[in-house]
Amino acid sequence: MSSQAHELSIAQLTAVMEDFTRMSIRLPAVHRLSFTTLSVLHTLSSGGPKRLSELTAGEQVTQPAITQIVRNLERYGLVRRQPDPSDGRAVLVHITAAGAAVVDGRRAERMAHLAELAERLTRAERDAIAAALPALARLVELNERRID
Amino acid sequence: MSSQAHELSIAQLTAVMEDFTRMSIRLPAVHRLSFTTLSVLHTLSSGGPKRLSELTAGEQVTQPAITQIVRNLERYGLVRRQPDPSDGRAVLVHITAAGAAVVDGRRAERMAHLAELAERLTRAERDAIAAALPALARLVELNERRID
DNA sequence: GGAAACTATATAAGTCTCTTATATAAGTTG
DNA sequence: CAACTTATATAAGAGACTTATATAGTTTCC
Repeated sequence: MSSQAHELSIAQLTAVMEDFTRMSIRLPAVHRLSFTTLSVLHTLSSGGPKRLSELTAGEQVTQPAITQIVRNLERYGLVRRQPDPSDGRAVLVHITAAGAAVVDGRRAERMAHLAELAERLTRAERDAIAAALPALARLVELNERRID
Repeated sequence: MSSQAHELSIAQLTAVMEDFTRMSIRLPAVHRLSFTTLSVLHTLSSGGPKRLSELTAGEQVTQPAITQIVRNLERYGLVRRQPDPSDGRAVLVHITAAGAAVVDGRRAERMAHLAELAERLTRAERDAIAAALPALARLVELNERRID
C-alpha cells in the first residue's frame, strides 16, 4: 500500500477509458450484429476455440443467450460448432474465415480512424502514447488474469 | 503525409482501445440499464443538457428509440425534460442528481478497478501511462471535434 | 404573407435480442 | 450406483430497439 500511483491520475485514466469505449462503440457498424455477438467473435478470434460455457463466462449475458448467439453466427457461417472430444456434453466453437474477416474488417476501420486522429497529434504526443502502450497492454493483461 | 507516426503502432493502439472497451463493458452493472441508456446519461453528465435530436446524433440508435429511452429515464427520475425556449418543438433533457449519482457510481467502480490494477504495475509503467494521458485525452478530443 | 419544405418529437406496431424457466444429457463425486 | 453438478437446448416472455407514420413548429422561397 506504500507503492502509490501518485503520478498516475486514476480519474484521468478512467475518463480516457470511458471515452475510448464511446469512441469504439460509436464507429458505425457495417454488419448488423449485436454488440455481444461481435464480442463473441472477437473473443474467438483472439483466444481460439472456446466452449459455450467459457463464452458465457466472458460476456454479460446468460447461457441461453450465448447458445442463441452462437446458433445465429453458425447460420451466417461465421462460426463452426464441433463436439468437444473430452466432454460429450460440450461444444467447441471455432471462428471461420468469414468470421475472422468480420473481426478484421472492424479492426481495420478502427485502425484507419485512429491513424487519422494520430496524424493530428504532435510528435511528442505520439511518442508519449507509443511509450505507454506496453504498460497499457500490461494493464489489460492484469485484468484478463483477474477474470480467468 | 510525411508526418508519419512511425513510433506509434496504430495496431497496438487499436488493440488497447478494443481491450479497454471490453474491460469497461464487462464490469458488472449495478443498475439494470441498457448500454445506450447509460451512454445517454453519461453524455448529459459530461456535456450538459441536450436536445433529443442531439442525443440521437451521438448514439447508434434511431430517434424514436431516444424518445423512449429518455421517457424511461424520466420515469426513473434520472433525467428531467424541459421545453426548449428557442424552439417550440424541441425538448432539452437535463440530468438529475439521481442520474448523476448513477454515472458517478459507475465511474467510481471503474476507478476502483483501475486503481487496483495500476497498483500492480511497476513505477516505470505507471509513469509512462501518466505521461501519455494528456495525449490520449487529446486523441479523444480530436475525435469529438470530428463528430460535432 | 402564405405555401412548401424541413425539422423535432411522439406514437403504434413489429422485430430482434435478450431473459427466465425448465428439460435433457453427460460427467463427477461419494 | 444414486445424487449432484455441469453443459447445452428449447420454449415462452420481456425489454430495447426498429420502421412507419403522424402532428406540430420552424424555415425558406416565391
